[in-house]
Amino acid sequence: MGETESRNFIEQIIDKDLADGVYDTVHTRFPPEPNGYLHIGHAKSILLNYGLAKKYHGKFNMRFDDTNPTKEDVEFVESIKEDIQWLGADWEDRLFFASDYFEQMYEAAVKLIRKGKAYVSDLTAEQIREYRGTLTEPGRDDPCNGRSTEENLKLFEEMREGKYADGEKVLRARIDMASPNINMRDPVIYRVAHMTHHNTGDQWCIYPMYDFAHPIEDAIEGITHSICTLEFEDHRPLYDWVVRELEYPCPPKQIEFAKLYLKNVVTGKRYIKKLVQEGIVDGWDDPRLVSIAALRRRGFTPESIKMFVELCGVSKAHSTADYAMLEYCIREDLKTKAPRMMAVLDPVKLIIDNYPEGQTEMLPVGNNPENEALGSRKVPFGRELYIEREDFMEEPPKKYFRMFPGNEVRLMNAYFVKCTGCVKDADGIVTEVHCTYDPASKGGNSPDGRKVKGTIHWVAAQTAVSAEVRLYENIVDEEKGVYNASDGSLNLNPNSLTVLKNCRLEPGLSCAVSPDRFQFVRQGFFCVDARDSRPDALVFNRIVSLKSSFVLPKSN
RNA sequence: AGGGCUAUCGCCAAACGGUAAGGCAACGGACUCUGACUCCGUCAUUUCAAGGUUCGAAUCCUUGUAGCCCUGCCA
Repeated sequence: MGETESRNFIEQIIDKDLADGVYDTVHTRFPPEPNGYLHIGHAKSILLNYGLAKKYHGKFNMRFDDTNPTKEDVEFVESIKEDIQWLGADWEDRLFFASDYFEQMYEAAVKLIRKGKAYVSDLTAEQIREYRGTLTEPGRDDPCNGRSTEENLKLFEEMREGKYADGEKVLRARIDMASPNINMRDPVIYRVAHMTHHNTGDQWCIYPMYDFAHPIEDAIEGITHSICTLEFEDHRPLYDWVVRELEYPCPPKQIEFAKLYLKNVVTGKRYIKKLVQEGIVDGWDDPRLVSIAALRRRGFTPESIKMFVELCGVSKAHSTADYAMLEYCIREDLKTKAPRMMAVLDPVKLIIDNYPEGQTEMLPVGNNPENEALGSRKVPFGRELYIEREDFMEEPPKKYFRMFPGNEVRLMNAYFVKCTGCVKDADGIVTEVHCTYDPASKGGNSPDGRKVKGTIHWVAAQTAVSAEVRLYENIVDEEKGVYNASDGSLNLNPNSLTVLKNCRLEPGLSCAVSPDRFQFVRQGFFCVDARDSRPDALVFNRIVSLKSSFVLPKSN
C-alpha cells in the first residue's frame, strides 16, 4: 500500500485527462428523465457525479433530460429535486432543463443538414426498421437520402412549423447504413410529436432524440465527463460523432459504469411502477422498496447511503450488492447518532413481587451509551413491567443468560431481579413471570460487586404505550427473481407483511418497529422518520436480511 | 457483417509484468448495562479455461467458455 489511495477507473481517466491537458477542470452532471421516482441505483450515479466534482474542485449540474414529452411529467421533477437535495448533492445555481436548449438543438440540426450530415426522411417507423437491417445484415440506404441540402432545410423547417403529422417525417443523421453498430445506421435525431411539453408548452412540435440531444446538452453546459451506465456504451461512437460534427471546441467525454443492483430487492422503475399501480405496495415510498423516498421513510440517512455507494465502488463489471452491506451502513451511521429507547414487541408481564404495590419511580436513562452528548431521559418503572417473551424460558438451554427460574438478571438501567417462576394458562402459555428485585442494585449495579450475565429491556406496564407494528419482508423471493418475462408475472412473497398488535413502548414514543429475531429485537436503536417530522418510524440497529421493518403511525 | 462490454473469495472490489489490498458476510475467541457495539484471530498457493511469451503473468499474446447490452420516431 502506498500513500496514494487506489482510484476507481473513472478517476484514473480524469487524472489522465487533467495531466494531458485535455480538460483543465472537472464538470459533471446528473441528468434524469422526469418519468419516475429515484431509487438506490440513481443514488449511486448522483453521489458519484457529485463526489467527483467535489473531489476535483469542479462543478456538478442538475439537469432534467426532458426531450420526450410523451413520457414525462412535472409530478416527478419536484420529487427528484427533493431526493437529490436530501442526499446532499448540491447543484448550487445550476439546475437545467434539456428543453431549455431546444432552439440550440434545432440550430445544431440545421448545421448538420448544411454540412450534408443529416437529411429528412419520409419513411414510416416500420420502414425505417426494415431499412435498418438486422444484427447480422447491413442496412440499406434510405430512399430520401439523396435530397438536396436546400430541400432538407426546407423540409426540416416545415417540420418545425407543424406542417407534418406525428410520424410523417423524421430527421436522420447521415452516418453509415452498413455499420456493425446499429446506432450508427443513420439514426433518427428529430421526430415530430404534437404534444404539450411540461416546460415548453406548445412551442415545439418536433423533439430531438436522446442520442442527438444529450451530447449537445453536455457540450452547452461545459460538461467534461458525461457519466452514464453500461447500456450506453454502444452509443458512445454516436455521442462522439455528434460533438465532432458540431465542432465543439472542448467536447465532453462519455464514460460508462455498471449499475447498482441489490439482492432480493425490486429495482427498476418498470417493476416498481407495476407494484405501485397494482396496489401491491402502498406507494412509491413503501418501505419494502428501495426508492430514495422509501429508504428515507424507513430511516436510512443520506450518510448511510453515501457510505453504501462508496463501499460498493465503481467498475464496469455487472454486480449485485448484498443487502447486508446497506444494513451495515445504516447501523454504522446510526450507532452513535440515534437515541436508543426501549420497546417490547412480543410482551409478557413481569411482576416484581417484593416491589411496593402502587409505587412508581422515574429512572434516569442515557439516550445512547456510546454518545453522552445525546443526553438522557427519565423512564417510569413500577411493580409490573412488560418484557420480551423470548427473554424468559422456564427450562433454559445452555448459554441462556436471561430470565429463568432462579437466575438473576439486570433490567436495563434499573435493578437486578431474580426470577422466581411463572404463571401459565390452561394451554401452557406463560402469562406472567415473577421475580424479586434487589433495591440496592438501583441503576443497574449491585454495591456488593456481584455480576449478572444477562441484561434485558423492559417497559413499565402502567405507562406503556400500545402500538401496532408492521413487519415487512422484502417482496422478492431470493431464488425466483423479480419478474417472469414469459408470463409477465411478478414473484411476490405473500407473507410480506405481518402486523404485531401488542407491542409496548416507552411513553412518548408513538410507534415502534422491529426486526424478527430476538437478538435484534433486543437492540433498541432508533431513528425518526423524517417524512413529517413525527417520530413514526424507528429503525433498529440491525435490520435483518429479508425482513425489514416499518412502523405505522399511532392510530388513536 | 454482426458489434460492444465484462469475467479476481458467498457479495462488492484493489492490483496497470515483480510474486493476490480492503470492506460486507461467515466462523472461532475476548469483552460488555442491549447475545448489539468493540476487540483479536481465521477466511483465494490462486485470478473463467487451455496453451504461449517471460527470470517472473491476474496483468502481455493465442484459442476457447460464460454472462450482459444493442435491430424505439424511449432515455
